[in-house]
Amino acid sequence: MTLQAHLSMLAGEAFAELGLEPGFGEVLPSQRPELSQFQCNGAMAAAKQAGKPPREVADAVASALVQNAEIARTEVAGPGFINIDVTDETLAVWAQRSANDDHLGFTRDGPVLRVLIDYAGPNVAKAMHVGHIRATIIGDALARLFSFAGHEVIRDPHFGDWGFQMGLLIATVEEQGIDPTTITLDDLQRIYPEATERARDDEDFAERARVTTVALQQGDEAALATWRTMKSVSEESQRKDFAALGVEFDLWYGESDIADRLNPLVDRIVSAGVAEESDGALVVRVDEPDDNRDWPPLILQSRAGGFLYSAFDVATVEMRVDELGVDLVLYVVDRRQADHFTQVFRAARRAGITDESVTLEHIWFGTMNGVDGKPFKTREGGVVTLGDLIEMVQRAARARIDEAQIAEDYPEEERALIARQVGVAALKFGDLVNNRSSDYVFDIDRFSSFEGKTGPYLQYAAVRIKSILRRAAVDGLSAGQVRQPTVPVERDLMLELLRFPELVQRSIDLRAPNHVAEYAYLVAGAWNRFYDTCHILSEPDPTRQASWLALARWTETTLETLLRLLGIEVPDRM
RNA sequence: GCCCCCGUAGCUCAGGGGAUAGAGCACCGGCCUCCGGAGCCGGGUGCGCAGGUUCGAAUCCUGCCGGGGGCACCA
Repeated sequence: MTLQAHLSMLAGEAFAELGLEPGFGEVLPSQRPELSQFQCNGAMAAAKQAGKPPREVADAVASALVQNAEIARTEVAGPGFINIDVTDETLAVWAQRSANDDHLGFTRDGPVLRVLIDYAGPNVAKAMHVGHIRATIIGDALARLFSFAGHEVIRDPHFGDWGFQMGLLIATVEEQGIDPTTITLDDLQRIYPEATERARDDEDFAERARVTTVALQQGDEAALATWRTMKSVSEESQRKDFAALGVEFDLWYGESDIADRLNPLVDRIVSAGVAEESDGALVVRVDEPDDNRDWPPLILQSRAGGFLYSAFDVATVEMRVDELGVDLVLYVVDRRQADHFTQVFRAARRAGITDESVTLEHIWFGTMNGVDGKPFKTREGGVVTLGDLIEMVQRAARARIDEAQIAEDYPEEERALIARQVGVAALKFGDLVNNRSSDYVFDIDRFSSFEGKTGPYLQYAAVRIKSILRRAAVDGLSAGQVRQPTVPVERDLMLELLRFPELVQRSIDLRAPNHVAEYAYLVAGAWNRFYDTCHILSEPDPTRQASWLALARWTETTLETLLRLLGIEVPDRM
């Protein structure tokens, strides 16, 4: 239970006393902090049901509420807003409870879910590029959020390694007489676009690639040998990028890992009468009665007999249900695949692979565009790889550290570590602070800016708190309990920190890490204002000083926890 | 043609049906005898247009305008 939820309960009881629904009692943080700490808007909504003017309802609720010893003051304003302040004693009680809690006051409501998060989605034969960063970072943050809430999280990168592109590559390698064992990632990055281009107007070549795809999928040993090399050189590069970002996975599966399921799955779907032939391909129709449009069918198998990614995705759902026992699957994949996932989810349901106990969700996000509004490219028209991008921001971070006087005497190793942590923070926060549904403009300057609303600003706030706590320890000072606030900035900070559970829950419910990112910025701002006004180490009153140290520790834990949920680490100093 | 998403301050973006719509950047001006200035404080006639629902709409619904994306053998 949070303070906000507790107040909602009290207000709900007051509404119930009047014979109204308790739901009207929902209490929110005030939108006008200069007027009150909390507000309840239910009286206006309840007026019709009550058959009374809204202010009359509000007055009754406000008078009932203020009887409670935890509430210092209520006031009815405007058309019927109920403004609420709690007492400082109450604030101290709730602050202590949250500050000393492992999860900072957060409790999961509802059962533990087995959640699989499918994100990043790198392809064989391609280095990851800037377009992969959103999927990777958002998916990672969602995994951390669900895990924090106590769910069983399975993180799966779901490599694209079993489709037609493999046939294109293998056919080209065979044709050009390249020794498969010597293939490098650069070779693949050169061959891939060329082969894709060529297949567009060279029908013979395209057909050969299709045949090669079928051969691979049916277990042809030569094709498999080439495939293994290509896969391993790609993975090497991808592992490096994931390591640089601090992103990890529980599984390391790709499309090929469900290869054995494809034939039996198709047989079963066919015999269940769910699949049919259409233009030589084997398809599943996914139309539903309430549709306002026609849906193209989901293609299981091409004319040539090869399996397509739709089939991989359906078979992967089956594997995740059968072997992994998932309750919820989040596909963190960009918006352009919205129709594809609708088809897959419907087909899985029609084929009896999922029932209502399994939820499949496409967590889509917008495109990262260049300043011209088109998908981001370099000035030369090339694609920026993820590795390049990480290197750029870390170089900028390194330059900043080299300028900082305080870091002058840090050992080289530590400076390098800080540069990595700060660079990654800038990158991740700069992305996660955006609502995932918007497209946004990729601007390298924004990712290498460390002032204002940025990851490094948040790290810096936490680092300064750590510094104070270190110095306090050296001086033999210890934190006590968080006590009643004595100045407004202190009260504001406490109120801000108490919102932690609500914002974490919101990010989970909406599958939207930007709420946590935004909140972290608010916490840092509230701390900075407190820090500017209240000088902890020179505070003469020992009780007050001990309380402030506890508040500092609570803030630091909150900030560090929020950043960790976003995949951002806080250095000890920077 | 059909379907989906997005239009908020000069720029980049937040915004949970609620009061006076916010932040960062940029620009201007303040704050160091004091815990780290990657900081703090102050400076703002902006929700694409038109209807509708509602006590109340940036938010929900309809239409239009503008931008982006997707429409079976690629992923």
